[in-house]
Amino acid sequence: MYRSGRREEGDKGIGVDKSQKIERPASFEGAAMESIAHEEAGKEDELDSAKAEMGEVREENERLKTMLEKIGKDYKSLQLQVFDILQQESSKRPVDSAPAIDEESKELELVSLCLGRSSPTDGKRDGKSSIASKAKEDDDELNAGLTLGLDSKFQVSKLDVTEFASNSSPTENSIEEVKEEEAGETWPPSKVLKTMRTGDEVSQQSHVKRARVSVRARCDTLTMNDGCQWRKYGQKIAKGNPCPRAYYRCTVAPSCPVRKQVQRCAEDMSILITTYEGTHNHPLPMSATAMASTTSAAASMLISGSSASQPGLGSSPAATELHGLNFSLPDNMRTRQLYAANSSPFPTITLDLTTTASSSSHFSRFSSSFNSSTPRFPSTSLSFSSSESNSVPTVWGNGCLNYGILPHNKAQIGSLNLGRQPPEHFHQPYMEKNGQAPIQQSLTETLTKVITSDPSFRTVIAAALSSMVSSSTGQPNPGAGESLGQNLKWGETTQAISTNPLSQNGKGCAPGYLNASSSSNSQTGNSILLQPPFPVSIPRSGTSGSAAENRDQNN
DNA sequence: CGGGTTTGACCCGCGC
DNA sequence: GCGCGGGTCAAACCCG
Repeated sequence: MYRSGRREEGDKGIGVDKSQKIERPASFEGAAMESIAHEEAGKEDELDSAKAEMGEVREENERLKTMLEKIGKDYKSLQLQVFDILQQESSKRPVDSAPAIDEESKELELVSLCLGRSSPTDGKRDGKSSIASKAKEDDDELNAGLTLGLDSKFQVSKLDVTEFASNSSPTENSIEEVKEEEAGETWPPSKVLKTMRTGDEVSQQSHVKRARVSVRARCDTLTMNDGCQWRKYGQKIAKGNPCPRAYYRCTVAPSCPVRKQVQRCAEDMSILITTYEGTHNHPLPMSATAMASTTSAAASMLISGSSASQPGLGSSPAATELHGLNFSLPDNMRTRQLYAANSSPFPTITLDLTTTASSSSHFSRFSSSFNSSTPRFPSTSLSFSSSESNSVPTVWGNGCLNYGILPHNKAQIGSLNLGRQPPEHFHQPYMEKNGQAPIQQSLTETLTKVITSDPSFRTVIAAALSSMVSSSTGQPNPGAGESLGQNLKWGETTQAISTNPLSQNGKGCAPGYLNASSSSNSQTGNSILLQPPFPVSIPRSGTSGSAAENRDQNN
C-alpha cells in the first residue's frame, strides 16, 4: 500500500509533467518536421526523466521502509526495556516503599499490571494473574478477528501504525480486560461492591479498578464525543459547582462496567471535565478505542507513576522518569504539565487538554500526590495546555485540534502517523495561515522524537489526540460506516479492517474543538500537527448536523 | 413501541 | 444517630 501509494503520487506528477511538456512542443507552429523531431526528442527526455523520477521514488520508498523497520525495532527494544524496568521496579518496591504507602503501593502496583503495563512475559504474576493470562489467551482465540477493546486491535497494515497503536499492545490490553473481567466489574456499583467484598483481594481489586482518568477539554457541547455509546443514568448537582454532573454508562455492551461523569468546570464553563472509570469488557468501536486507550494508558501511567514516584520526584523541571520512561521534553515543548492536584478519593489522572497559563511548567513535572495533603489516592494530571505567553507555538492544547500539513515530513512524520493532512473536513491549520509552518514543522520533528523515544508517552498522547480527533470529527455522522473509507483516505498508513460498528451520532463536542480557535477563547495559536494514529470517523462534509442536537447518547 | 432522558427517591459512606 | 453529599435506581416522560 505504501509503495503503491508513493508510486501513484509519482506517476501523477510525472503524468502532469508529461502532458505539459508534450503540449509545449506542439504549440510551435510552422516547421512540422522540426516540430516532430523536437517532439520526439522531448518524449525521449520525458521518458528518461520519468524513469529517473520513478527511480527516485523507489529509492525513497526503500528509505521509508527501512526507516519504518528501524523505528519498529527501536520501539520493540524500548518496550522490552520498559517491561524490564517495570519488573525490576515492582520487585523492588515493596521493600523500598515507605510503610505508610506500602499498602496502596501494592494495590496500585497491581493496577499498574492491570492497566497495560504488564509484560506478557511477566513471570511475577501470581496465580490469579496467571489464570487471567490464560483466560486472556483463550479469549483472544475466541475473539480472533474481533476488535477487542482499546487501541489494541487496530488492524493495520503498516508497521508504523501498528507500532503506534500497540503501545498498549493487544496482549496488554487483553490481559487488562480479562483480568478485570475475572475479578468482576470495574468500578462496580456500591451494591455490587457490597456483594463482591468477600475478601481482601476483592477489596483491593475494587480500589484498583477505581483508577480514574479525567479529561479536561474545551467543549461547547454537552459531552465529548469519544466514540463510545453512553446512556445517561443520572444527574446531580454536585457541591461547589452550579453545573450538574451527568452520569453515563457505556451501553456498547450491557455488562460493560465503564462509566463516565461529565461536568462543566465551575471556573470556566467552556471546559468540560469528563471522568472515565473502568475498562470496557467488550470490543470497542474503532472510534472509541482512542479514548479507551487514552484512559487505559493514562491510568496506567498514573498507577505506575504513582507507585514508582516518590515525593519530590517532580522536582526536576527538565526530566523525570516514570518507571524508567523518560518524560523529558525539549525546552521548547514546555507546555505539558503533570501535576498532582486533587483530593479525589480515587486515583485520578487528568488529561488537561484545555488551555491554561502554565508558562513555567514542564511536561516532565511529575509528582505523586502521596505527598500531598490528604488525598487517599494519588492524582496526576497531564496538562496539554499551552501558555499564551509562550513564544513557541504549541502543537497541543486548547482542545482545539487542527491538523497541519507537513508536506515534506512524510518520511519521518509519516512513520508515526503524524503530520498528514486529512483531505477534508478540517480547517486550515491556524499556524500555517500565519506563516508559522516552519516552526510547526520543527516542533513536529521534536515531538516526533519525543514520542518515538517513549512508547508509553506515545500511547497516552496519541490516544488522547486521536480521541480528540475522533471527537472533533464525530459530529453528526449518520453514516459511520464511511469511517473506513475515510480512514483509508486520510490515513494512508492506516488501514483499518474493521469498520465502526456503532454509528457516531455526533453529539459530542467536535464543534468545540474545531471552533475553539476562533472562539472567544484566546488560544488561537494552538494547532495540533498530529494526525491521529488511529482511524477516526469523519463525517461527510454534507452530513454534519447542527450542534444544537448535541445530546450525549453516544459520546 | 423501543430506546434514551429526566428527575425525584433511595442507598451508602463519611464526618460530626 | 444524624445530616450531607455522591452515586444509582427506576418510573415517568419524550422522541423518532
